[in-house]
Amino acid sequence: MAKNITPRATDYSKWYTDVVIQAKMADYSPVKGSMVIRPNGYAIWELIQKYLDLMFKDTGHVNAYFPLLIPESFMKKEAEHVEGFAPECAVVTHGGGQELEESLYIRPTSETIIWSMYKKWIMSYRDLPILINQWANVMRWEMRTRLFLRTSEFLWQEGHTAHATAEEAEEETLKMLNVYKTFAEEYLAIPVIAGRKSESEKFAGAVHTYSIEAMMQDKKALQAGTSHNLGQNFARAFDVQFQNKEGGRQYVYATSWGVSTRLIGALIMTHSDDNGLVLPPKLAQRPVVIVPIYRKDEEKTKVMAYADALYRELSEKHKVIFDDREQYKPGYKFAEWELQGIPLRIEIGPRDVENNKVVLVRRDTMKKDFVDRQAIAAVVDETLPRMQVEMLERARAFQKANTHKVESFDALKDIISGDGGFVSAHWCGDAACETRVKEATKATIRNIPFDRDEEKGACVCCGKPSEGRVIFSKAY
RNA sequence: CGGGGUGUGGCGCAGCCUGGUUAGCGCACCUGCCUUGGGAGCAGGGGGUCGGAGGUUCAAAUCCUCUCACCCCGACCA
Repeated sequence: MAKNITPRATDYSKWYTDVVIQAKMADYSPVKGSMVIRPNGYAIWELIQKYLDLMFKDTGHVNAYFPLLIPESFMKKEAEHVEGFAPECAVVTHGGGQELEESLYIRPTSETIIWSMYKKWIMSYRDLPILINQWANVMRWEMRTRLFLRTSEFLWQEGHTAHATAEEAEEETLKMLNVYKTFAEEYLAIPVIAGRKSESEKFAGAVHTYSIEAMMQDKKALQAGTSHNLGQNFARAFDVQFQNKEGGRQYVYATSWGVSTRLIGALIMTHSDDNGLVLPPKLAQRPVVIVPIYRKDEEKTKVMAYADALYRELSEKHKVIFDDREQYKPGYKFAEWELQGIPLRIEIGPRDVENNKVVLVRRDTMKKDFVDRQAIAAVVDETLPRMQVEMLERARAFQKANTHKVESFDALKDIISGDGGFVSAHWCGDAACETRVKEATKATIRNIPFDRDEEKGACVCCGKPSEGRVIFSKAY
């Protein structure tokens, strides 16, 4: 049906790229691995920023901005962090036509530069907590890149907090993961599984890493957000101590948490179809488009007047596109707006003017309805939030239908190498078992869900006792 | 880094094997007419010297050498 888009069934990966390019969300840049985020894609990011920023502020955080360049020595202060990030960093060695005394790393994440500053700012328990977030770009020299999902440079937000106690840091870590979960579900309409990462999958330098994991339409997992309890690792590395009430000195506890433009990829891969992008209404900067249809001039006059009146009426509450371009026929316009994921389309032709109706088409279901002219504003007001909810429900049903409880290694293998999906299975906690599964199936433990049933069992891999089930899946 | 592939108007491709006049096609673009309820049609038009360098030859998009770039599949990652 849609030209230029490979159907999902033919090649999912190609489909994804086609949607991104055709819907004009992003384009390849002259530099390998980096991309241009075009207005259609950036509009989504702006909405993500807007809503998340409010949620951060509501939980007591403030925004700040730290520099792009980090002295090489900073990057080397935290042992695990160096090991985790150094190989994938871009490094500036020259400036002003001269070789620099000390190389500067382009931030892959900002823990080090931020903690070097926190050292200056934190003296006493009265200075705590520090709850700072920053919206920024970061760079990681990835081997293989994919639009939005993994590019060398990407946009994200990173929260970096400092606390007096371990308990408070843990509470913050979980609180922010929950903010991400709420945001993913209520705004992106993406159901996620919140849980703790296994030791091998945790962030370089963290004590615990928590994540939210989403299922894409090809049944692979996508890590949609992470929140790390960094313990005192960075405080030790940067010697950040404070004086407590009792007069003693102790190291500060840290957290960091982030989501990136990858969420746009998640949004596409969760909801879109073979006709292009499907946006949940809350993520559509312009959720309604009006397409006028006419033949003769007299029809045009009537239709345009009718459509224009409706445009004005709806514009009081919504950002509406009035597609009055003369050079395209209606069919072309339908296809174009579908490709771009506009949630609601209103078609107005001579017949509608005659009958005092309009045609309303939902992007997610593609269902067409004739709606009375008088009722349309109310119907739009009511349909947008309903779409939002139904899209989440649909995605949740899909995730549920493709999550399988298994009791044996063979069953796990069958599912992962067969139909795919999430496998909920017992795991003893041993990294060796995790590795064995990965080597046999390429699936990894996505996380250990918070809401798993308290159920004893036997590890699918080694048979030793397990405290509960974890989620295995192939991931992006 | 391993494997595969591709570089020819803006995009997608043909031509290359078997060198030979003005390098062709589809889409897009411009003008006009005609159309408009699912990506219209007709006519006219603008735009490329074939990724780059070197070589062979009377003659190179085509053959040879070198080189650069990008894409896809794997190992690593938000």
